[in-house]
Amino acid sequence: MRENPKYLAILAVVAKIPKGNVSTYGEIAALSGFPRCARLVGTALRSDASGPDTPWHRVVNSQGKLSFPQGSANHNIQKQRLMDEGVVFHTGIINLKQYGWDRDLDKTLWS
DNA sequence: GCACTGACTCCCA
DNA sequence: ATGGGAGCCAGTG
Repeated sequence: MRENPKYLAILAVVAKIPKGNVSTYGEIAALSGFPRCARLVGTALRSDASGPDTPWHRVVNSQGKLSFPQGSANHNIQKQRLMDEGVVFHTGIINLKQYGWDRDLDKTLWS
């Protein structure tokens, strides 16, 4: 597990998320080659490598919310880091239309 | 080896 | 718009 290629693929995708942007579990799963396996993404980030260079905080659920209950340590860390990168929380929710990582948008704005 | 759980998502009522 | 249920893959007991 620790060095599971599936996880590496997922982590690799997560690492590709541009700073200041966020992506969803489903998106990550699809991009890493596992459509509909959103849970794997979560598991990968939780148990696996998710080392210091894995920006797991840029991964939120499809509703643009953090996957941790408000008040939990992880929630705070994630929120803090995202705000650090310029992501704005609107009543605890991120506007995916604006910050969601869209590959086309990425091409246009970040290339 | 079976069954439950989980950092999720989608579809239907 | 909101809530409930099923689907998915791996990890863990």
